[in-house]
Amino acid sequence: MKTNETETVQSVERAIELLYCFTTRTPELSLNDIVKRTGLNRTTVFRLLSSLMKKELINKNAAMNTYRLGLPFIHFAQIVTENLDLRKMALPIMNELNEITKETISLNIIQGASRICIEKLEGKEDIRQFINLGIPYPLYKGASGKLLLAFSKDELIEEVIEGSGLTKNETAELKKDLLLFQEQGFAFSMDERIIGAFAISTPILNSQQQLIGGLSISGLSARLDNNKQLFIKAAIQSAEKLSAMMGYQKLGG
Amino acid sequence: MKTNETETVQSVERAIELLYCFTTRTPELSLNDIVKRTGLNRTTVFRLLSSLMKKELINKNAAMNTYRLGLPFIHFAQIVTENLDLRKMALPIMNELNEITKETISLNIIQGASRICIEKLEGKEDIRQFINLGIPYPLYKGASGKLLLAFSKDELIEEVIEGSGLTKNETAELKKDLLLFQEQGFAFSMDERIIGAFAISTPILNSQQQLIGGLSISGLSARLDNNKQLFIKAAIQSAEKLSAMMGYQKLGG
DNA sequence: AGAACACGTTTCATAATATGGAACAATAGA
DNA sequence: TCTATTGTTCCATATTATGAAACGTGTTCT
Repeated sequence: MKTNETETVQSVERAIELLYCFTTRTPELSLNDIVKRTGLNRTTVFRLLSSLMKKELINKNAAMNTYRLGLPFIHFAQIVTENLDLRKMALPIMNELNEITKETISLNIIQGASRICIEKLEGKEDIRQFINLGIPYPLYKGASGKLLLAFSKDELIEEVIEGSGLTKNETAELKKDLLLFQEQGFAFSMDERIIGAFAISTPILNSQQQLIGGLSISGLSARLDNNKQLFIKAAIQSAEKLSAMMGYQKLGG
Repeated sequence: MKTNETETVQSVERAIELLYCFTTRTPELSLNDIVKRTGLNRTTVFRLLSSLMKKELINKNAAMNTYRLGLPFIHFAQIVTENLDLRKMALPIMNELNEITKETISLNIIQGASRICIEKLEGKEDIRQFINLGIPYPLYKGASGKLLLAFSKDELIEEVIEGSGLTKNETAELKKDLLLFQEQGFAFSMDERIIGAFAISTPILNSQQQLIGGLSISGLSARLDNNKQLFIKAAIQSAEKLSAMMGYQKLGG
């Protein structure tokens, strides 16, 4: 069997074709409806539907022997839109921050037990903080990582600490930082992950008050001096604007 | 091979497991991430991903060799929520209508080129309009069907008329009705699909001004007399309330 | 700089697995 | 009542999914 184009799995493709049969106009389909629409064998459709049902992508309306799309799609869509929106909506705000600070701006998310940068704007100064897109960095080091960790669930924090190889003292130090960052709503570091560099990082939250990413300013420590308060203020404002766009609402007092 | 429990397709189940690897926290995964999470063979995951990508359920971030969920999920979620919400939110409103009118209340949607009832509340009178859930009825007959048709795309109207076997005169009559229903925002019929019965039907629209269903009051013609205007008003109010819940916003003049 | 490693991708032989025809049950329609 | 339609189960077949191995590339470690 020649497969120059990348190989695919027939049954999976067919199963997805079933999903595409459902539309706003036709949200409920009988087995036979699907057979007609796809042209597949009745038995095959039945088996594919069973598989989709087992994994909850399809629900059966027993009363009328029809099938419809399952609840997990709502969750999947949330994942898609959240990240789609985050990146898209972040860019103009990152640009603003970049104009104000002239430093490198980055957008980070948690990936497993690491942090990765999913978007960056390099600084305008001759000596810039360089950032790699998509490379995993530890969550227990540097402002960007620790900020994300500070707003994460305790389980993740424990998991990260375990895998970090930090000493007891270092762990205590880290936990103190996390608490501080949580309280003040931003993270600051200097000469920590990279000697000679500073970073300020702020949390982006969604409508359920969950962390979905972090916005960071980073640059040369030497340039920070009189700008620190300004940068922090700008970073917080930007993150709050982004959070609002992602549906976050500040809890009223 | 003994399969007492309903048979399923391994590769489809596995493909779905891949989808479930993506979460709000980990919206971007590398092939290897997925291999670790699922415990599946690397080649298998690669092939499943290729299949999912071909059908656009997964996108590849070429820059960093990661995968993420595709846009179609947004569409699927729309289908799910629309119908989920519709039925759930409709029930209390249908109850209100039922209290006011004492007649049978039904919730209808378009299914292919037919109308089906997806929810009903039977009347409180001794002689009631009985309604079958999930049975397809023609769209060109009766208030409930014609209302749905009136708010549908021209293509569907043409398709329905073609399959209806209506004469030229009857078609003209139907089109006149559709226009009337569209203008006045409700449909009324008497002794049409069922002799001795009346029906009043009102449209439920979503945020994109699209029809997603219809709300109907139906009962014995003999009981209607002095209630007709009251029923129409109540039906319109209920449908508007439901539409608002589904995101519909009246166009400002 | 060189070696070892990790990761994505391709190839290929194997048999496990998906497939569709046929038969069955249940229900609706004539 | 008989026929047609639809959902479901069973089964033999070979198509199709599978995983080991190998390849190419880029990264990390020493």
